[in-house]
Amino acid sequence: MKLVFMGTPDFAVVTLKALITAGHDIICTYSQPPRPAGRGQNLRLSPVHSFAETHGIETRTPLSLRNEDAQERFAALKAEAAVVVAYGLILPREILTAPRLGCFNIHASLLPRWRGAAPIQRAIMAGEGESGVCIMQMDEGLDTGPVCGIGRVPISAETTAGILHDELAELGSRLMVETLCNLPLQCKAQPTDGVTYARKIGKSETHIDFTKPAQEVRNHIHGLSPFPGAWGFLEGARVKILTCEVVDHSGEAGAVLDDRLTVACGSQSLRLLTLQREGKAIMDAKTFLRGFPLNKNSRFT
RNA sequence: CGCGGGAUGGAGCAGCCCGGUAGCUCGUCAGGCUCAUAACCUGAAGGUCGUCAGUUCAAAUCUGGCUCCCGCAA
Repeated sequence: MKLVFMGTPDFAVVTLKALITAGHDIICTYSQPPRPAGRGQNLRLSPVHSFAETHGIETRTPLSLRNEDAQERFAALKAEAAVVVAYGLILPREILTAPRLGCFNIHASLLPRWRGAAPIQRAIMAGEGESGVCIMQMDEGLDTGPVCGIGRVPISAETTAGILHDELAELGSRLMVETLCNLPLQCKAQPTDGVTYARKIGKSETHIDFTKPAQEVRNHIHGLSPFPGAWGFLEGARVKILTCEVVDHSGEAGAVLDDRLTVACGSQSLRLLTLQREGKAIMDAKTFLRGFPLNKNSRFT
């Protein structure tokens, strides 16, 4: 099938790969323009952009699709359908209706929950037991289109955003390939109740509040792991916590209770399992402790 | 030139300011012991201190270049 692919981060690359493997003809990709990123502020191509480049696929990086010129250029591709995965631009009606079969989107949540920017993280941070992906026929709203495919994935006490991200990227790509094979098919309108929004993660919410119950703190930590990472100060050093588990001890919130990195929360405690000191590599608790002497009064703030 | 931290036996760190023959906590190997929810004891192997050059009688330690890693910020 002649497709246009629109996407930006690694999550989207997984689907782009799957579409190519499935034998589709990707005639063009759209992605966010190169931006200064990382250390040194070097201009960097988006993951989708650089993947497309190495596969000889044309990439366009318009700042907006609201102008006629961009819309005409899109329509001129005469794609049968467009696949949109975490692209980062709103698609106006003119774009949505240009391809014969329309535009299909993968959204990493069980719609209508967690519409918006950070569905994977928000589901974990909210302590939900299940997440998933939806394939939807796009309309003009924010993740409001009718759904034509759902995949479910459980969230356990060990699930981090990174793990869920990878699982959903994989599952979503398979569902999308499957959906395209069956076109045209019947899509179901989303329920009108149960709608929640996943606003994007701000850096101000990455600081850990140990006065909350251990389970909530754990959800917070896992929802932000490995990126951008939840953190606290310990002995004057900024320490990022990647994984942890709830254990049944108690103490003053933030206090390190023993020499195995058990930290008291508002209720119960967390045993920290994987962490990263500023400027250092990620390491497990045992390794971390070898070079990070604690004392009786050590506490997280 | 966005700001900053780092590179020391297999792992994590100390030593560097105040140059002078490498240390800690582990791991590994050998032996012993065993009540020990990350067991304990004894012994051993293992390092051109990231790389190149400079200063010096002498450099892990001082000076400059290079490579790689990471945190912040975007």
